[in-house]
Amino acid sequence: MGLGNVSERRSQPPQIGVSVVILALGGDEDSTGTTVDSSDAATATAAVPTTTPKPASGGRSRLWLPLVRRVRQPFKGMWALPGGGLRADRSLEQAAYAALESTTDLHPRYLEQLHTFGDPARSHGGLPMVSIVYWALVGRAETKDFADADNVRWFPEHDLPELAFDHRQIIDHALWRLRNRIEYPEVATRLVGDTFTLAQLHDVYEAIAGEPIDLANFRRKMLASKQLEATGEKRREGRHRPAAVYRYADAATPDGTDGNMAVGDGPRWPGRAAGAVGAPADSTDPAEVRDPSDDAIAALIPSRE
Amino acid sequence: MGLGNVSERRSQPPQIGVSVVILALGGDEDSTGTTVDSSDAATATAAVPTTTPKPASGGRSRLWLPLVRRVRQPFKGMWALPGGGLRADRSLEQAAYAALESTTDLHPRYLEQLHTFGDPARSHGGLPMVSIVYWALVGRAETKDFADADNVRWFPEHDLPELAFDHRQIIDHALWRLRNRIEYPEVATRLVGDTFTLAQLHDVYEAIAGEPIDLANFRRKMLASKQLEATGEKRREGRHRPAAVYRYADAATPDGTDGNMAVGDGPRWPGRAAGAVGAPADSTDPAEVRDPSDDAIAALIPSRE
DNA sequence: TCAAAAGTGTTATGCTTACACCCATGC
DNA sequence: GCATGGGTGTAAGCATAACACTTTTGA
Repeated sequence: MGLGNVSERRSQPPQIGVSVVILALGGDEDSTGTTVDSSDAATATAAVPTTTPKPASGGRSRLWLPLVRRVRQPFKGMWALPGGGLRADRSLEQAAYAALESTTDLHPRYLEQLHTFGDPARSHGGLPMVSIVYWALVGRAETKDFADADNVRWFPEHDLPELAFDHRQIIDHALWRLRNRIEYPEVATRLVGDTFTLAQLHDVYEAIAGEPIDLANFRRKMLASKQLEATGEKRREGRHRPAAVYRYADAATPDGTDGNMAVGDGPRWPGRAAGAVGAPADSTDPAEVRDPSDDAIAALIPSRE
Repeated sequence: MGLGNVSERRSQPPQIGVSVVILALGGDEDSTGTTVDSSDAATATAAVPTTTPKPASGGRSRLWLPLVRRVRQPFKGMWALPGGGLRADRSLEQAAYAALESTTDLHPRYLEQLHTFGDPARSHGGLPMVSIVYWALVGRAETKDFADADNVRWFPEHDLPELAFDHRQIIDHALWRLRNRIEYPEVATRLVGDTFTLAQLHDVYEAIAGEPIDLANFRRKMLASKQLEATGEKRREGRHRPAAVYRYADAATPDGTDGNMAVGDGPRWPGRAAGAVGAPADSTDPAEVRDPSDDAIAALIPSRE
């Protein structure tokens, strides 16, 4: 990086990059077979799950995320979040999508901006760097394709290796955001799939919450919310009684636009994000707040509803 | 700006800017006649909510925010959010703070990153532009200093002029965020001041919620939350019975750091933000979630507390 | 003594929790 | 029939919403 000394570097405009925290549901053990082959355990703290067979009641799902190994300094050889540069003629979301695609081949089902990091200290002697971080969700089935990629590996959320830069904090941030967003159908759907049994959805919620959730109450609450819609089908998960299959009732937002940020299966750019000029196409968008039960102040407002 | 044609511009790296949505509590009176009457409001220099000496505990507080008039194309002459460029050797937060200072002289008491906007469409033919937007809170008293600034004017949140770029959406986004963050002491405190009567705090909550809140229940709920601490003082707001004065019980977060993002009265840079390398110094930081009652999924988790 | 705001009591209602129970199915 | 998970019932406890009520002050 022959860019001269520090003061010269400091005078440079910051570089802009986009990184993505990709999250998927996976088994607690080796379940999907896909997840992390222990073969290449050379570097990191045993990324192999297997540690815990499973907690108690049902909670066998875990969150997993793919990391890429850095091939250049700084932090060469360490694991890092997938990312890439920002092209001037692309939206941030497109850049996030592209960065993600180029590293993993996976198409996210959900994509939301998380935060922008830009402290000078992040650069570690390199160029000043601003990172716009997104988080993405992919379905568990999709995690399959990656068993062999050599410099991409999936890690369970609770057992990450040491990470380059400040990526560890970024991941923590993303997980926290996920836990506070799960109530939105857009989010949960992207983890379970378009249709699901209540037990499956329950499993997702437990995996994200990291705590057991009473199934009976969960069921009632979900159904009462009117967010679910029975498909009529039945699905046999185990070898016993089949369960009813649901989907989320179409998440049309009050203003008529549809469920916003959700990204389809292919590489397409949702209309709304690009529609209004630089509109805050973010799930923190006012339009998305359909159930303000998550808002403490709401509790103080009398005639709500 | 002599930068060649469109395709040349497109190949340029995007410029990075930081903008700030500044919010303060003010009176409801169309005080100062400031209230942007849509008739030629553009030039009327009247300004500032005149600080509305005291809506007392009347509960007619409103949110106000300062805008600056653009002096160059595009959108020359229109109102826009205060903002500025990003220097490579400054943190994003510092840049936000500086941008704010240079335009308004006000020191925010609270500063949080909101979102980063970067769609190519935002540039309106200019250079590609990435804007990192912060929102800030200032106390109502401080709004005084600005009566005469010619190209800075305060507008009530419910009566904004037409804005440059996508700034209107950005403001909406900020207001939404505020309404979802008010439950955090850090936020409310910055609007009321360090000490306050319950009526004053109630007033703030009502202003932000935009709806009436039963005072009796509000009082009980607040006191029950253990977040408040009586100072022992009494304060006479009107000409009648004085009310007890409270402050927020010290908001030390579990990890020992203090209330994070809150910015002091002077231009100082809080330790934590700069401390860890690029730590997500954002109030969406996990550490800040002390009352997860705002989380719908939390309701499903049994043994909480 | 009176108005106005501070502050307290009380009740109906609805939601959450915890857990017992019944139902449907494959073996 | 029986084990297993799907699915329902229900009572205790808690929090809220609404509003009536008492207390304290300055004028």
